[in-house]
Amino acid sequence: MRVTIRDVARAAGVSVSTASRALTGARPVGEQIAVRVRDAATALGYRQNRVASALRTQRTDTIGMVVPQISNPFYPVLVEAIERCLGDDNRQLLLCDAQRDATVESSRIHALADRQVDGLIVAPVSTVASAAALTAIAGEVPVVQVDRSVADTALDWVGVDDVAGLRLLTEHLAEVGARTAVLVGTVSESSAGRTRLAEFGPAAARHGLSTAEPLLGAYGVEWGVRAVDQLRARGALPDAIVCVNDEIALGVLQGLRAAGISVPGEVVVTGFDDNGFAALADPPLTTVRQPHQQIAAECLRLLDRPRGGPTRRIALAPSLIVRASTTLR
Amino acid sequence: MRVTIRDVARAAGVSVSTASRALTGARPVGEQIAVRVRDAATALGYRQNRVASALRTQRTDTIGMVVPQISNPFYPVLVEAIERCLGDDNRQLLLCDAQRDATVESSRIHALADRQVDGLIVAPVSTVASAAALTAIAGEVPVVQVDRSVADTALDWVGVDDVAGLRLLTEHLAEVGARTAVLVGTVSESSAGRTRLAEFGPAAARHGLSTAEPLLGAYGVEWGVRAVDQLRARGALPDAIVCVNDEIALGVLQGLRAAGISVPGEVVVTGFDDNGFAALADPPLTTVRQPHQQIAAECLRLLDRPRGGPTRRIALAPSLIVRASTTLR
DNA sequence: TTGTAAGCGTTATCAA
DNA sequence: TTGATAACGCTTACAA
Repeated sequence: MRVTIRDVARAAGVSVSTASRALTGARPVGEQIAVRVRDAATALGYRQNRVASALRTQRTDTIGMVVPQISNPFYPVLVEAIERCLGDDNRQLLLCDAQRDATVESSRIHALADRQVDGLIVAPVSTVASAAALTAIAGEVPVVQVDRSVADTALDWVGVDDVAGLRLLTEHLAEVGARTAVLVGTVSESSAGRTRLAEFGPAAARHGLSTAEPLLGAYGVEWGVRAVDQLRARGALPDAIVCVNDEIALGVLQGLRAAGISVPGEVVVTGFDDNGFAALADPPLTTVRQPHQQIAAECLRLLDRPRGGPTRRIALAPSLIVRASTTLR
Repeated sequence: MRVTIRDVARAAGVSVSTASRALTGARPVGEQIAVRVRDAATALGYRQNRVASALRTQRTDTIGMVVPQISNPFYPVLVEAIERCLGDDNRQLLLCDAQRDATVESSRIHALADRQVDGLIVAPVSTVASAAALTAIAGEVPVVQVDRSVADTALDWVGVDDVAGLRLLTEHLAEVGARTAVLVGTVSESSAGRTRLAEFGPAAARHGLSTAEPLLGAYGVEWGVRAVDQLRARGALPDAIVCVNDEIALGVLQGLRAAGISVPGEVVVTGFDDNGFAALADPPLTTVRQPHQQIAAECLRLLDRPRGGPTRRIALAPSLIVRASTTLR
C-alpha cells in the first residue's frame, strides 16, 4: 500500500488532523510537532494523494486546456508558455485536442469539467459551433478563451491585437515601397482569421495601399500553394501578398517558387504568428510575432481572479519581425 | 450546488447505490429502474464527479505524459496521436513539459503520480539524469518510455526502429549514386541521437558508402547551419549529408543555401522524423517518417496490459519519404 | 435485484 | 494548539 497521512501521523505520534495541519500549514501547529511530522513524512516518503485532497477541498490545482489541433504549430508554443506559468505554481495542465471538431471539443470540455479542473482555457474551434458548450460550462468553472473566440458571448478572451498586427504589417509594406496588396485568408470559422480579414482593408488604406479582393480558402499550407494559382489567374501580381498566418504564407512561398516568381524581387510576402519555421523559409518570412508568454500569463491571471467581474477582452501587442521576404529587393 | 448522484437517486426514487449501478452498469439493475434513473440523470443534467469516483475506484482514467519540450515539433504530433487513442476511450491526457531539464522532469513525474494517473508516458530528457526518477516512480504506476529511453533500466520502451530508418536512408542514398556520406548529429544525452549515431556507420558500410567522422553539436536548427561551416572547413564535401533529425537538416539546407551550394546538385541531404515542415523546405526534404499513430497505440497497449510481464522494447518500422533534396539531380 | 453502510485519503468543524 | 469526528461524492461489500 501507498503511505498515507495516517502512517505519518502514527509515526509522529500525533493525530491525523495535526499531521495534516503540519503538512499543509493550514493552521498553526506546535514547533516540535511540526518538525516531528515533517521528519516522519520524509522518512516514510509520504506524498499527498491529490485526488483525495481535491475531493475535500474542491480544488484540483489543475487547469484544463482545449486546443483545436495541437499539431498546428502555434499551439505547442502557447502550451509551453502556459505550462511554464503553471509549473512555477505547482499546478498541472490537462490538455485536450479537439480535432478541429466542435463535437469533440464539447465532449472534451465536459470531460475536463467532470475532472473538476480549477479553470478552463479554450481556443474555440468555431465562432459559432463552439459557443453553446462553452457558455454552458462557464456557469460551472472559470473559462477563458485564448487566441480565438466565439461570437455573442460574455466570455473573457486573451489574444493578440490583430489590429495592431495589421498596422505593423501594412506600415512596413508601405515603407518598403509596396503600392498594392492582397490578403490570403481563410473561410474558416476561426475568429482570428475573421478579424484579420476585416481589419486588412482599413489598415492597408491607412497606409496608402490599394487592395484587391481577398483570396479565401481552407486553413493550411496547401491552400497557400493554390492561392498562388488563383492569384496568377487574375493577371498582374500585387506588390505584396499578406497571409493571415505563417502556414499559408509558407504555402504561398512554395507556390511562388514553383511558378518561378522571385520573392521579394517580384512580390513581397508576409505571414502572421512567427511559428518557428517562418525563420527557416526561403526566403525567411517577415511576420508578426505573438506575445505567447504574455498571453499565457494573462489567461491564468483571468482564471485566478475572483469571479463575477466584468467580461474582459485583452488584446496584447505583437511585434513585427522583418526578414528577407519583404526586404533586400 | 452541483447535482450529485444523491439528487438523481432521490428524483428516481431509488437508493444511491442503485443509481450508481444503473449509471455505471457495474451490476445488473431492474429494467424499469434503469430507465427511471437514466431519465432522472439527464433531466437533472447529472454528470459524474470523476474526482470522487477516482478516490473510490483508484482509477482516474487519466494518463500522464512528460515530454522534453513540447515546442519540439516531433512531440505535438505524438501527443495528438495519443490523445486520439485516449479520446476514443473517454480518457484524458495530463501533459507536462520538462523544459529539457531532468530536475523539472522529475518534479513533473511526481506531480502526475500524486494525481494518481493510471499510467505515465515519458520521453526522458536524458539517458542518465532521467533514470532515477523514472525507475523510482515505475514502482507506483505503470510507466512506458517513448521515443527516447534511459540507460540501464528495465522499463518498457516504444519508438521508431532507428536501424531500419538508417537502412532505408543509406539504401536510398546508394541508389541515387552517393559514394560518401557524413552524419550530422548531436552530442545530446538523448537516446535516439545516440542510436542513430551508432548505427549510421554500419548501415552506410552495408550499402557501400564511405563515411567521414560525424559532426556532433547541439540539438536544433542553428547547429545545422554551423555544421555546414565545419563541413566546408574540412575541404571537399561528401556526396550526402545525413542529419539525425529534420530540424538539423533544415539548418543544413539553410547553411548550404547561404554558401551557394546546390541541393541536390552538389550534395544531397536527408532528415529524420518528417516533422511537417520537411515537405516545405527548399528543396523539400527526403526524410524518414515515424509511425506516430502506431507508436501511440503501442504505448497505451503496454500501459494497459496487466503488470508484471517482461520488459518490452518495441521498435516500429518507419517509412522513407523521398523528396527533392535527394532526387532530381 | 435492491438498500444499508462502510470507506477511498484528505481536510474542516467542533470541542476540549 | 490538539484530537475526535464528520464530511467531500462516489462505489462496493454485505444483507435483505
